[in-house]
Amino acid sequence: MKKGKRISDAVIRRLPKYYRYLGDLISSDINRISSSELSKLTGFTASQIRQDLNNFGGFGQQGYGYDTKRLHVEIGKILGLDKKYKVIIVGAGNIGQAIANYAGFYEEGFEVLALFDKNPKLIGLKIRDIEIKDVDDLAAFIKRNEVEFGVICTPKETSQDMADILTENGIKALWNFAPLDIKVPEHVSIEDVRLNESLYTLTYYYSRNNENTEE
Amino acid sequence: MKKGKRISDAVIRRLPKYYRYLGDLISSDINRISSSELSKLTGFTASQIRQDLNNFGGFGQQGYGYDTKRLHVEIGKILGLDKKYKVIIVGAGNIGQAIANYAGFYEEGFEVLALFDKNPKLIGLKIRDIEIKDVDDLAAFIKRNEVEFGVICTPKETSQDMADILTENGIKALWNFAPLDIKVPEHVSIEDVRLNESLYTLTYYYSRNNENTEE
DNA sequence: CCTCCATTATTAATATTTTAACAATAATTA
DNA sequence: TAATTATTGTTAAAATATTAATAATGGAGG
Repeated sequence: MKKGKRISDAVIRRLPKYYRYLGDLISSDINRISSSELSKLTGFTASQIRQDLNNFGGFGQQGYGYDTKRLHVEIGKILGLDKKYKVIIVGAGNIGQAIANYAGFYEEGFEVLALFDKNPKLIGLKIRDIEIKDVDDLAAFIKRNEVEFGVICTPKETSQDMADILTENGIKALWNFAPLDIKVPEHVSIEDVRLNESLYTLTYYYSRNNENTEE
Repeated sequence: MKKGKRISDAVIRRLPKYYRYLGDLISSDINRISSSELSKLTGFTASQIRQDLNNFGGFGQQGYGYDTKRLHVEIGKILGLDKKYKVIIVGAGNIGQAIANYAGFYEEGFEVLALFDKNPKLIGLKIRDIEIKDVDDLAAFIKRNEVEFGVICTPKETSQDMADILTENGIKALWNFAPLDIKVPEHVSIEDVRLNESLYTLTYYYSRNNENTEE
């Protein structure tokens, strides 16, 4: 990466889309793409794509374009997808189970070591060979296994407490599905999946599009 | 809303957070809040909050602040949450079931009429009294029930086809969980939930925070 | 091996978004 | 009821992000 320059969050959030389309292109045995072709696929402007990629150094070649395989690898590195992650999921309800079941998760190097729940009916069950354990064993398990990634799928009320246990025991990244703003120490990264906010955005646009046509 | 002025997507995506905190405040019997107090809660600046709200007309009062109940109602209206929506979910896998099970969905006026799947093992089962139906009956069901909202929880490969069936039969809003860019007619609203992109954003920030401290 | 072409990398211009400043005004207090 | 205070609504300034323009350069073709 070019030294010193801060990369904006907007740029980072476009990278996964490039990464996905590059994967698709590679699967189709296409090994070269220009920014304008990638623009057609992604919907971002060619100019923006070139600028985004240039934040991290020149991956393209003038007069030629970008090598899909190389660019895929490079963006993967930028996003940290060249590493393996040990993950635990807290809350083995629907969302927690869905995440545990999601195959793509494993393919990209995320290894779910365990799910945790407080419901005795769930404890002991297995999802895809992953055991649901008692939430009381959470702290010890994280320490023993040096887990670095946690997924919060608990109800709103208990999520902050769960997050505290996770971060106090060394977890450095939280993927939060609970609808609240979790407070974490400065060195911990957190990313929220806000399903409600996404849904309400949809209802807004839907309502606006259909303002005059409703019964 | 003030006439003519276009509201940016960024503004819209902040509204649900205001809405959530206002709900919390009302639950705590707090019926008045200033933009600076709301700033502390949400993390947005007071100035931004005032500007956001002013896009839709002045809901506050100088020297006083905002009435939490009124503002909650008004934002709800803007987001279209004052209406009921008939919803179907296509794909009754983990995510589809998780959405169907999510109680908050019903509280805000979303009524899930049915789930659809092509897996004979799932067809006929019920999630929360909602039947999983054969995907072959999709088109007829949408027309008969005048469904307006569709949730796509199918695998990447079939999602575009499912979306086509939905929009051809009158569905005007799609909430898409499949990791691809679905093409829809212009009058149809679509909102994507991109779990992969969210996760990769997290790995990016995590990696950057821990660049120098890894084994 | 030279020329031309395509396409990037980079700089400049534009547009958008955010933040700050302040004037207007309702509520509170004396 | 007048003065004071708090806080909005609104305008202006600053910061950021996007788009456009162009100079640089490697590759393909003759």
